[in-house]
Amino acid sequence: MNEEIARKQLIDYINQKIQLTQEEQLTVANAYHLHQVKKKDFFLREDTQCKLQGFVVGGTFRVFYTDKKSLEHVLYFAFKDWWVGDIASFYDDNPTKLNAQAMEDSWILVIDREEMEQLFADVPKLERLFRIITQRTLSVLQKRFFLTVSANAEERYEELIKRHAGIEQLVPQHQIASYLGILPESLSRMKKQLMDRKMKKG
Amino acid sequence: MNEEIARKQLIDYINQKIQLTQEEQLTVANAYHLHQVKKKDFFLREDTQCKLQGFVVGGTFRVFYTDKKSLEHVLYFAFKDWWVGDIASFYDDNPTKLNAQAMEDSWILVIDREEMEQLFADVPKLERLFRIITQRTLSVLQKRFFLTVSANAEERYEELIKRHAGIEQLVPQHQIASYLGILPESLSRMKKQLMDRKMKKG
DNA sequence: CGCGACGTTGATTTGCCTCAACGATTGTGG
DNA sequence: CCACAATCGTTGAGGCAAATCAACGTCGCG
Repeated sequence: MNEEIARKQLIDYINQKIQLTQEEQLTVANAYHLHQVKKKDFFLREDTQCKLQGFVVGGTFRVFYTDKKSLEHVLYFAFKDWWVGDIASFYDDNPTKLNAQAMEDSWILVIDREEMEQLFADVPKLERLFRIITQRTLSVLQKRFFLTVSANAEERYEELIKRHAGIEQLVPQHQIASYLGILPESLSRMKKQLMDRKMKKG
Repeated sequence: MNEEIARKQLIDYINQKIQLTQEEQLTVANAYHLHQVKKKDFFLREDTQCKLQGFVVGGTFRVFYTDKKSLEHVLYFAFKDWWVGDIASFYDDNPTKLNAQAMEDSWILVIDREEMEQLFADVPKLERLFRIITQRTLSVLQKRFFLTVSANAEERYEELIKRHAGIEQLVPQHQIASYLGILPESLSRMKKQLMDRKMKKG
């Protein structure tokens, strides 16, 4: 992975959403810098300020929060072409509660707040892009919230599998449990039950 | 309540966030129209398209979702100076899953999608404003989500009371239960327990 | 090889739900 | 203006989904 290719990937992503001139594309590309994050290293750590917003070029991150019983709750898994960062901490200078840890050796394009503000000044169209991206993120989180309060663990599991086929091959089962908001033991039991029921049927 | 005063209230709200010229203020104000929503009437109804975004000028709305067991889950209560609407449905033309019902006779400034796009074209600064508002909303929902998955009903209740003092005087108890994600019976029992524990202490 | 990470299984507990009944308050139509 | 219904909150008995605590097998890796 090199910076040029990574920047091209970001521009391709942006071009799917809004129209940029050649010059604007260059300005955007140059604002971002490529970082490598080794497996198990953190891109974002709770109780520190989130100084960088990231665009995942390759690899996988798990974004999670640690509760007061030291249990980890996965908010989302970030793959290629996902954004990673804590907006509240990034713009408002307060420490984040989020962690983002690489699940494998990963590459990420980053930008700091000063560069971001400069970029918004240079390419005002981006305000619109990030408004729309944030709206999509909000809408996805709202759905997740409703699923969490109105469906049981089994229904949430089925929904995850349906919406994100193949995720079980990508992340270990105890982290899927963490995403679902249950303990690994409960997920293990649940899957056994599902298997048993499917055996009876089929 | 009249439209002129309502528009002034909106402009005051916006002026706290960004700088607008006199002319821009006028453009924004004129883009919004005042609606009255009578007690128990709906500003937004599930399975319809959300054609309007609203800014609450006076009164109160409960914004909720109905699950497949016909249970209602309150997402938030919208008071003066809150925004109401479903962004996903508003911009992407799909039916919403949200309801927004007036809890008392209420007034709301509304704008439809076409007017909104025209407004963004006329006053591009608003892209930034709404980006920032959406980011705040996202950050608040993220906190709520974490509280929901990592705290029990009692902790969620204490948090609500702390963060929104006086809410118990504003909305009936069974709707607070719905916000907390528990049944009215459970909240009633919980409050009794809390009272008993406080009696022993004090 | 040996250790740590991961998944499984069992026994027990618990927080909240479910169903049911009932009193108090609100509000509404005759 | 009252009577009756609807809404709201409370209380009780029993049930269930998932947590908790504990033990154990397997696999991959340093």
